[in-house]
Amino acid sequence: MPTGTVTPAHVGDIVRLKDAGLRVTAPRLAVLEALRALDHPSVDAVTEAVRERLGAVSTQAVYDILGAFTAAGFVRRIEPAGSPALFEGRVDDNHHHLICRVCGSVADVDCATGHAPCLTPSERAGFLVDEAEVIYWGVCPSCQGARVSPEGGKAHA
Amino acid sequence: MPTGTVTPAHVGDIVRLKDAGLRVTAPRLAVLEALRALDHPSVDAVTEAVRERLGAVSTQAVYDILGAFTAAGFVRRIEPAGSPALFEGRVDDNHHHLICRVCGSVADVDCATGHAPCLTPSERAGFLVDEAEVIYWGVCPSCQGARVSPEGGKAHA
DNA sequence: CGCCTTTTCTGGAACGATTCAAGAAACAGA
DNA sequence: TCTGTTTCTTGAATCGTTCCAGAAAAGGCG
Repeated sequence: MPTGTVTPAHVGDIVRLKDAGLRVTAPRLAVLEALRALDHPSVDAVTEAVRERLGAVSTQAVYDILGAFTAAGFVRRIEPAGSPALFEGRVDDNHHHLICRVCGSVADVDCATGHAPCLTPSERAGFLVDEAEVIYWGVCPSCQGARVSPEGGKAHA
Repeated sequence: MPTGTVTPAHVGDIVRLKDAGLRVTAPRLAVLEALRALDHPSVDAVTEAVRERLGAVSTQAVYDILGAFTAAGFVRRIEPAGSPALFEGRVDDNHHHLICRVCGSVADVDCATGHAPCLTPSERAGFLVDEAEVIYWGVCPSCQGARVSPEGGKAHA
């Protein structure tokens, strides 16, 4: 492995970071890369991916980076009940999630009517609502076949 | 009022517990009482209320009781992002929640069309959906007046 | 190209919420 | 009342996340 040289790294990522006023660092590029490769990853999953690429990176750094990215609007953090926080790169498009009760896998669902019929609760009790978060709980295709066996056939690493 | 005599306690609660095959104990009755009195309480809030009534009760007992009640269908547990689990006594009626981003207060909202228009995601990706959980994030009446956003409302979501 | 300020990363402790485990106590049926 | 379970107590453990202080990079500037 060539020293200090960062692997491929999309030029777009660098621009993106700079535009957001964030410094360009190897860990950050690796996190962006990981977010592109993984599907709704947890901090842990991102950390693992980043380490595979760069070697040693502190857990804290990944938390910091994901925090900064969330603040910058690069990623969205979702926190399903009973699960650690998950991150997704798709922002700016109003979509919701389907979550499997058995294996925890997450799938995106575009908001049916684009305008979110849900966004307008019948009575809003005086609240100033700015977001409607919808989670559809169910069982994913692969877990349906395996019935309620806790082990099932999870193909996830 | 010292000796082992439990305070009032609704007869209905006792029946309810028995019907569910649960033993009738002071802590359990106190938790039922607390759930009736409090609005979307956390484990902590329930514990506090229970202790006010009975004196010493272990935190673990409250967790156990709430766990048993959840399993029995007496209560529903909701877990808003960034908040400890909250419990509510209203079950069997399909309603959602309005949560204040500032103070965390929770308000119930009946599902607009009774039958949850949300319950049917556009494409369900093969999932077997059994529940649609909707959380409307916003700012409650009292926090609006307080001082959150000097201007009207927050532009982007 | 080096200097300097600022941001970022490291390492380790601290924390809140929740769970696990083992034994003592209380409930309910015979 | 006796007995087998369920439930409660105590105390430690775990998980995910955050807080800290200091060391290490990044980038703008002469």
